[in-house]
Amino acid sequence: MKLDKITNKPRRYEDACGTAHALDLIGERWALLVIRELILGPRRFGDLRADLPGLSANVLTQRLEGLEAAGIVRRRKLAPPASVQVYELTDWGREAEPIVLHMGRWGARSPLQDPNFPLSAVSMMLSLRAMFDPGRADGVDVTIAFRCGDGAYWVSVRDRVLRGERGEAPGADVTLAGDPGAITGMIYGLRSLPELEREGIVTVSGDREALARFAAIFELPPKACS
Amino acid sequence: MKLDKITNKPRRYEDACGTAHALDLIGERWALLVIRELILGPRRFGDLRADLPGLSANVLTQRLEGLEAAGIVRRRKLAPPASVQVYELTDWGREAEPIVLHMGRWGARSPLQDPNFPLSAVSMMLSLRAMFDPGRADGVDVTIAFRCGDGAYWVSVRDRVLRGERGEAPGADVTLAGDPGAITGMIYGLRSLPELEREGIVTVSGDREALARFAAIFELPPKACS
DNA sequence: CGGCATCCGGGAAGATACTG
DNA sequence: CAGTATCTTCCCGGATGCCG
Repeated sequence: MKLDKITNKPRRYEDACGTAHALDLIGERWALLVIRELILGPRRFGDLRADLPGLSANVLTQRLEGLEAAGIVRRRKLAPPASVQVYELTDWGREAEPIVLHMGRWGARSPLQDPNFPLSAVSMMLSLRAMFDPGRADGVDVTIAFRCGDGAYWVSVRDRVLRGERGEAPGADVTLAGDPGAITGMIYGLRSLPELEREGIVTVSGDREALARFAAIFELPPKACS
Repeated sequence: MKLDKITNKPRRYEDACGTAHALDLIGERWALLVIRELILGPRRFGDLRADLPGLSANVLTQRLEGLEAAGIVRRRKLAPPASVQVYELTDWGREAEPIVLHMGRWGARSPLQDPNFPLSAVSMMLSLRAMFDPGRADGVDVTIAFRCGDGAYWVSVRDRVLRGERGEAPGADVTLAGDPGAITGMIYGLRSLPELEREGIVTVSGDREALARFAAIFELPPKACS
C-alpha cells in the first residue's frame, strides 16, 4: 500500500463504507488488473509485465507490495528445482473475482470501448466466464483447448456449467491457437473464423462443429445507448 | 474524462478487456464513490461535497464531467420553481450498483477496515442492501424510517424482499434518528442501542421489537484471516 | 532474467481562495 | 450555492543501474 509521507500511513478515503475501503486496497491504478491476471493461478513477475504492457516494473513492484500488505496477494517460492518466485491470490483475494467479472460485463456495454486493443489470455478466459449464460448452454457438451503464445488454457461446457483453467485440456474436442483478442472476437461473432484462418491469425484443429456449438452460447451484451 | 496533453485523448489502459475499460471510466480516484452517492437518486453538487468529505470541489467537478462524458451521469435542471441543477445516474450508470455492492461486501472482510470513520447515509442504505440475506428474513415484516441530518430514508423487509429508498417512509414501524455509522453499527450488533441512546447519538421512536427483528437479519461477513 | 532501488518529468490530486 | 482559478504535493510512468 502507498504510504503517506507525513503520517507514514496508507492514504485512505477515511470512509467506513466497505466500498470505499475496497478502493483503499484495490483502487490504485493497475491494482485490479494485476488481480485479474492472477485469478487463473500463480504467475511470475515477468508474466505479469508481459500481460500488462503499459505497466512499468517499478509500479508493478509497488502494486504487488501493496496487495501483499493488504492480504490479497501472497508471494511464494516454488519448490526446487524450479525455485522461482511466483505471486498468487490469497483465498480472500480470489473472492474479488466477482468484482472483476461484474466490471467486465458492465464495461463491455460502454459505447466508448475499443475492442481493437490487445487482450491477454487471462482476459479471454475471464470474458468467457463473465458472458456465459447457462440458459443458452442446454445440451452443449464441448471442451476447447487454447494455445496463446506459449500458454495453454481450456474451457468446457457441460450440464450447463462452464469450467475453465490454465493448463492442458483433458480431452479437447477442438484446439484454437492464436491471438486471444481474435479468438474472443470470433466466439462473440464479431469476426469471421474463415477470414482469421486465411490471414493466419487463428488456427483451428479438431471438431469445428463443436466449436460452433460452443460459440453459439455467447453473445455480447447490448451497448448502453449514450 | 481526463485528457492527455499529447494525444488529447483520455488516458486509458489500452486493453480490450471489459474490466480494464470499466476502470478507464470509473477507476479514477473518487469516481466510484460519486456513483455510490448517486445510486439512491439525484443529488446536488453541495450534497455530494458534504457526503464525501475529503473530496475537493475542483476534483468533484472533474469527476462529474468525466462521468457525464462517459454516459454514466447526467446533469439535469429541475423544473421551476426549484430550478436547481442536480446530477443523476443514467440507466447504464445505475447498473453499476452491483459493482459497488460487491466491492462493499468484499471490502468489509478486510482486516484493515476501520469502522470508526464517518459513514454517509447513502452508504448506510447500500450497506443494508449488500448485507441483506433473504434466507434470514423469513416471516419478517418491518418498515424502518431513518433521519440522518436533514435527510429522510427508509427500508422495509417483507416477503423476504428488502426495499429501501430516500424519502419519507410509508407507515414506518419505528424511526431511528442519528448518525448513519452509529445506526449501522447497532444493526450489525457492533454497538449497543441503550448505550447509543444514553449518549444521545441515536434516538428511537416506535416499535422497538420490530427494530430487533429487523436487526436480527443482518450479520457482518467474517474477516478474512490475514 | 528477475526483482528492486533511484532519479526525473509530467500530470493528477488536494487545499485554498475567489467569482457569479 | 455552484462552481473556477491557482498553487502545492505527490503519484504515475519511463529510464537507468544494481544485485542475485
